[in-house]
Amino acid sequence: MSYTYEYPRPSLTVDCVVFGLDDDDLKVLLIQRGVEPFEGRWALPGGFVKLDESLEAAARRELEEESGLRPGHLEQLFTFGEPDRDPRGRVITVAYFALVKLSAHALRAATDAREAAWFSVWDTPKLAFDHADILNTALQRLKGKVRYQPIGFELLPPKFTLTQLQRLYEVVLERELDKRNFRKKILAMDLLEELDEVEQDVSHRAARLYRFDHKKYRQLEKAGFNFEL
Amino acid sequence: MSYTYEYPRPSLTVDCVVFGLDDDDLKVLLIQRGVEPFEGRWALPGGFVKLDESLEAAARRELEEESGLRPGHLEQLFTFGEPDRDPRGRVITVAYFALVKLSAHALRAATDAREAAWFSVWDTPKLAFDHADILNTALQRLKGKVRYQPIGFELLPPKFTLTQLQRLYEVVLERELDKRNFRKKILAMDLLEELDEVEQDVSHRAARLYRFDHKKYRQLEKAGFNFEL
DNA sequence: CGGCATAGTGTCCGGAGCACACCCGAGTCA
DNA sequence: TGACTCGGGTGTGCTCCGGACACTATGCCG
Repeated sequence: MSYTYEYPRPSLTVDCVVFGLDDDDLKVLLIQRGVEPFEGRWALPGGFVKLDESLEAAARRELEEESGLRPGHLEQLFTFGEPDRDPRGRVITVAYFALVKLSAHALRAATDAREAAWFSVWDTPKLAFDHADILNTALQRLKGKVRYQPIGFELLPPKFTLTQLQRLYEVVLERELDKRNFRKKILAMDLLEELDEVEQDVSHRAARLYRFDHKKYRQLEKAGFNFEL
Repeated sequence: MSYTYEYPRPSLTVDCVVFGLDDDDLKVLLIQRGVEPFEGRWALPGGFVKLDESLEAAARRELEEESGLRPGHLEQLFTFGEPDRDPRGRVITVAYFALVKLSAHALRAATDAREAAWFSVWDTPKLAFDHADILNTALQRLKGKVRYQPIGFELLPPKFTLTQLQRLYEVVLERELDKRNFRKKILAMDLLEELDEVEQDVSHRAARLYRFDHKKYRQLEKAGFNFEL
């Protein structure tokens, strides 16, 4: 089967920058390429868009196929389309930006036997194509967005301690925060549900667990409330 | 000439949302379509991307061709790619967001005789394709961005009064601002050069003119300064 | 020269942000 | 069993910023 057009057309792909949080380290999901070009190199998960699926659906599908992950947050990041970004010809890629709860998902082996793995975002191998640019753009977006939208919670398990939450912000923003001020501020927003549970299996005083109240956030948001760390 | 591929490919276009400021009204540039589909309807300026030009170059080229405008600010907005957004088939469009100094540019007749005109963003005719969505997205972006990046100046003439600047923010943000607080804040940033000139041809006390100091802004920006209205 | 239209200017108050240090509770180990 | 260790958890005071607020100045016009 082949397809013929009057004018030349580019290929269209989606690529996903998937972030996960592992204790004090921010991770990104990479896939080892099994085919040329850049065979053997690590790259962002992604692939070609089918002509009858939306861009976002394509991103979800590719991510599921290559890693088994279903992100808690997914949004369009940026479209990269420099003429020479792919040696095979003109390939436009719509990059997506995703957050997953690393704790909840084991990586499934990719269907096509390529390897998927988590890397620290501060220490990735050399990436295929312009994926380093894409990763960088995604990091900037995460840094900017985490402060005025409560998307950070998508990186944590459903029940978390305030210290975990603070660490998350410290890792993403790359700076230390004052414990008391952080707690004061985040609790004042009244978006966290205080649970009657504490951490388990720690060799010191156990911390109280909290849960993010999505419903309340949506209500407040409608009423004009602005999340801001 | 025709082009044949092993897999089907989408068409790729760029569309530009160009904003201009006309006194107290925010305007958007629209083009009347001369061909099907949506012949006669108003639409955003845009067109097909050539395979050897970057996306941004395509946006600039189309804008120049269809209106003669060269925007002072141009950035990628979002990529729209729903499968059914164009009746001709799968067409992905990368939308750009541009600001021009309305005062400085006369609209040139479009090369292909279609008409170009400015419309109030609050009162546009029914638009072709999903261009209403795109316009909406651009408006949100403008609203959000104008507060933490000094891009608003691209809408004003090079020399402007503080009242003009304030009006700009009021129009974009859709709320009134306090004159004294506004002046205090904007002048405290030390980004405006106070000129030894005043408005001309006004039938009341003439206001002093200012100029935005791009060089100083870049310096401060490097030093970690954050513009914030 | 009086009227009008816009320019231009300073103070006060309350709330938010930030810096800062000590006791608590649970487990561990000698 | 008691002392130690390790993070958990808490309140105050100061400063600075943001927001409310109203009058005088200047230039044109009739």
